[in-house]
Amino acid sequence: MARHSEPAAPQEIVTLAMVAETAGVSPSTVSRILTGHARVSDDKRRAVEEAIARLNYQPNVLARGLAQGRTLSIGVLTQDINSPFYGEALRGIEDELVGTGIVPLFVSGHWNLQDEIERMQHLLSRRVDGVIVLTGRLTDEQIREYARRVPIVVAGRTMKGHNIASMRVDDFKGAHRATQHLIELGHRRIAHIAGPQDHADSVERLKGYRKALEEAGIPFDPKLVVYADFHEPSGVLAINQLLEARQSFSAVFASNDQTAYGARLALYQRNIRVPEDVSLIGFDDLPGSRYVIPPLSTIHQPVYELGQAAARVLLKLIEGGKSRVSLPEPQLVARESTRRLRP
Amino acid sequence: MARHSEPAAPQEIVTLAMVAETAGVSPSTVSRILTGHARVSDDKRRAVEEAIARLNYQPNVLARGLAQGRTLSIGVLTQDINSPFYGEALRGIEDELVGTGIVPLFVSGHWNLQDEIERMQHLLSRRVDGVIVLTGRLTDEQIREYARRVPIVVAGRTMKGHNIASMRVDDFKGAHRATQHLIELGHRRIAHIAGPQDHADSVERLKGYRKALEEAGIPFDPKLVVYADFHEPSGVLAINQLLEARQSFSAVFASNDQTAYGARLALYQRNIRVPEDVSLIGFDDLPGSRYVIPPLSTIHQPVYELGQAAARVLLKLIEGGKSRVSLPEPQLVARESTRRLRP
DNA sequence: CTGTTAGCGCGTTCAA
DNA sequence: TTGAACGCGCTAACAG
Repeated sequence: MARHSEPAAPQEIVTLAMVAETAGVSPSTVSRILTGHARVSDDKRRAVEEAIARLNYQPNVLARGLAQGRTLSIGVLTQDINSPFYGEALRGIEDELVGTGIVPLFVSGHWNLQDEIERMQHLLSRRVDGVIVLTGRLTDEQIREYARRVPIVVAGRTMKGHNIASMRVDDFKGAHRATQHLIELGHRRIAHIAGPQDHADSVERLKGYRKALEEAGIPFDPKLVVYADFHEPSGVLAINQLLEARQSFSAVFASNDQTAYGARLALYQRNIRVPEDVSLIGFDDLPGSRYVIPPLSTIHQPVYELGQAAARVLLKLIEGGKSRVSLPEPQLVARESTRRLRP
Repeated sequence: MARHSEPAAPQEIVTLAMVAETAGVSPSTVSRILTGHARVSDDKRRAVEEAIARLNYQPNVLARGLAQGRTLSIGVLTQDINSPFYGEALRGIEDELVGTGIVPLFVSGHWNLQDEIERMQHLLSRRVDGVIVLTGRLTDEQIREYARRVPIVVAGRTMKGHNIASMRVDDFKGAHRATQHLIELGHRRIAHIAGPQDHADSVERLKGYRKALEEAGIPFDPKLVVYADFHEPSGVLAINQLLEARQSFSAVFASNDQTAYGARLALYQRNIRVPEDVSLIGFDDLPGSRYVIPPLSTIHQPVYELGQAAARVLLKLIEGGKSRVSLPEPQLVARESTRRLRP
């Protein structure tokens, strides 16, 4: 009889060694069964499995990682953990990873270079097995530098290199389609709320807008372009700017849905009806866009699929392989915020 | 001269031992400087710091964790990584953790008990130092069981226990205030789109609604209550249900903003104006609600602050301490979707 | 103040 | 097939 009674449920921390002991085998045997890296006799296997079940043993993923030189985790550098846009990508990544035993570490850069660098350092010091970078402000050079330490998949830009894969949606084509849609509806005075001028996506979208105008023989009027920052408040400002400059327009192409939401509000505040007085189209097709009043016409981006693809490609990269991805093209979703121009 | 030239940048994996060697000290000394757990002579410190800088050394957080018995990570069990509601809480958690060296592991339960259990197991096998549970379907018993292994902070329910802290916003009071607001505007036929009947939050909100009616001497009419699931599509359904049952009402209190968005759309589709024909109020004050047309009156919940508080309390719990939290009360935000009833 | 010695919990040699 | 021994990178206990 023990002199002191054991505490009811002391730490509840069961180690591989304890399993080995209660099963009456060596730790290596338990390990072999866990990893499946070698044959083990049936009786020992049974004994071990029973011990595992009885003790409710759960392998320590970190110790395993230390021994194997991997952490079974990947880093995801996003810009805002609560962004309705990137959120869809995060979902895609998460869903794709379920069942692989690999966990995503989400960190936010807040569109701030310094923050992004710190977060990357953090990820590296946790020895993530790979990293997914969702746009942001890191330079290609910096990405390449990080890629010497860890495989990287970058979304939102195009670059090649060892240990690097990239993927992006065709912003140019999407913007072209959006503008074309407005033109087909008879609009000629089409304003554009552009995104940040140093953001590759918005630059492409501006190009697509110009190209569509050009093809339709509509002269480009720089006064109809106003810059915003992809967030709602800047969409409000943009419309106000346009109106205060007394620009006349019958349609607005906002470079993303969030600025379109802002634009919608500004128009409402001025008693300008959508779509009766002004047609409005966005870009992204956020989940919320079908609940805008009126439901927002926009360009659907396959963001969820992009997240999935990024995860899939990264896993391949980690295993030392390569893989091709083809993302669906951006597609027009014509809802109720755009309509034919009344003569 | 070396016989073979070193590869340009082989693995780039620098260990503490390497730092110790190039600095000409023992590993323990390096460790001491890193952890700050003891005094070290200035010259050795300088040598080590120089070596760290020159080698660009980054400590392996996992190895450190293994040695210390902690992982410097916490788990966060949310329901959907892309939920506009919980997203704010995630931001709060993330921001509160910045600088502590502790990283949050976000996992999603999808309002599915089985998923939640699996995710919790996953977190435990990664030996997180603590867990924050954002509502969900785990029973109090299950939470208590997990708490034997790891400190837990639960948001959205009230429970006490060893290793457990809880915090929640006062749903009853918030719902009471929302209903009261409508009553003050002269409404008496007030419909309520309730949340899931097995969800504590929505039960409380329904109670608050009934209480406010009662206080105003308005008889409770069960026909004016219809159940939804906190998501947009169910808000659309709810309004349609109400209308098809030919219920007359001049105001709607939706149990959260997302169902209010759905309700708004359904009303729009039927040409029922907000707020001219029907007043509409939500609950949560999601960031998007100020961009609804018309801007949505709602009850502001301090979700970001809740996230911050949860993280703060958990850190205390991990250190073995306790702490009191007091969350701000839910507050009425009267915007433009509610107005005085015209006689 | 500092170096040496032991682990943390695993996987993986190497013999047997 | 199996066990013993070693190491992953780091911290902590123990001497000195």
